[in-house]
Amino acid sequence: MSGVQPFISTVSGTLDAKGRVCIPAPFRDILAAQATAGVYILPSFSEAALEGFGDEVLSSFHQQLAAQDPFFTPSLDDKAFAVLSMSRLLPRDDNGRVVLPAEFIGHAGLKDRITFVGMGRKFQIWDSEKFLGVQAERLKRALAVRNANNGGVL
Amino acid sequence: MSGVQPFISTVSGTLDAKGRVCIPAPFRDILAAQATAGVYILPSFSEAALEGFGDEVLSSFHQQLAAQDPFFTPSLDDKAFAVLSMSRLLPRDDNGRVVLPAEFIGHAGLKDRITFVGMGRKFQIWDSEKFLGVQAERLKRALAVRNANNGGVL
DNA sequence: GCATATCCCATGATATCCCATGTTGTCCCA
DNA sequence: TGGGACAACATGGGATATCATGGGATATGC
Repeated sequence: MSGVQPFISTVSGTLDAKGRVCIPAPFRDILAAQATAGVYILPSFSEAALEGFGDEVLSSFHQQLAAQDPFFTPSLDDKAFAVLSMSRLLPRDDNGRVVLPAEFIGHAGLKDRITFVGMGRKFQIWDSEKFLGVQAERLKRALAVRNANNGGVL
Repeated sequence: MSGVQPFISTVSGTLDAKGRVCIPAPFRDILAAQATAGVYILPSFSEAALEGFGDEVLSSFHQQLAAQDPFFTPSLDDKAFAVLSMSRLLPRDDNGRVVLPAEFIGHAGLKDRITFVGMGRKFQIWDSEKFLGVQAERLKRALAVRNANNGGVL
C-alpha cells in the first residue's frame, strides 16, 4: 500500500433530523490512517456539494500556499480563503457519524437521502437526487475525454 | 519475474444466489503478488462487462491525479469520478470469492454462468452467453488490424 | 430554566467469516 | 499407458460480527 489510500466507490447514506451523517466505514479507515481526528468538510465553491478529506490534503494544500509570498501573491488570498476559511474539522462520534452545520446542509441542498462519492484524495457528499443528474453528465464528459485520447490508463 | 504479471486466458465460472463469484486461482495469485487486499472491480464505460484489476492499475491512476491541485483542477473531478467513484475494492473470502454488488450484476447483465477474460493489466467479467458474440466480433476486429498493417515482421 | 449540543445505548439490516461437500485436475505407481 | 489416490479448487449453506440508524439521557451554555 504505497502512499495514501484513495477514496473510491459510491455509497448512499442518510441525513437524520439532527443533521447527522454516518461516514462510510471504508472512508473512516482511510481518515484514521491519516491520523485525522475527525473529517474536514468544505462546501464546494463550484457545485452544490460538500467535499470531505483528511490531513493529507489539508497539509499538502497548506504547504503549497506556504511556498509563496504571503503578501504579494493576489491569487493566494483567494485560494486560501476558498479552502481554508470555509473548511471545518468535524468530530466523529463512536458510531462514525458527524454533525453537519445547518449552512453546509443548505449549501448542498441535502434532504434525507445522501450519496458519498469517492474521488481519490477527497470525497464528495451530494443529495442523492441531485447526484443522479450530475453523474450522467460527468460520465458523458469522461467518455468524451476517453474517445479523444484513445490509449488512456484503462 | 520482472514488472507485473499479466492476466491471461479465458475461464468460465458461476454466480451464485448471494452474488458471489470465485476469482480463478491464477488471477488470485497475480492479485496477491500486487499486495491487493481483494480485487478492484469497475463497470466498463463502453461495454456490458465488469473490469477487474489490482493495486498496480489503481495506484498508478491515482498517483497521476494526486500530483494536481485537488480543488482547482476541474478536469480532475471528471477523471476521478469516472474511475475512482465507480470502482470498488471487493474483499476476498478464504475460498477466493468476492460478492458483486447488485448494480454491477445489473450493468453486466450477469446470469448464473460467467466468463473471466484475461486482458493483461486487467481482466473482464462477462455473462457467458453475451461473451460468445463479443468474442467473435473482437477476433474479426483483430484480424482487420493485422491486415491493415501488412508489412509487419510477421 | 430552557434550548442546544454531545454522548451513549439499543435494534435491525447487512455483509463477512467459516465449515462442509462435490468436482476437477494432477501425480504416482503398477 | 491405464488406473487409482490425492490435492487443489470451486460451490453451497449457515452462523457470527460489523455497520448504519433511530431514539433517549445527560451535560453545557445562554
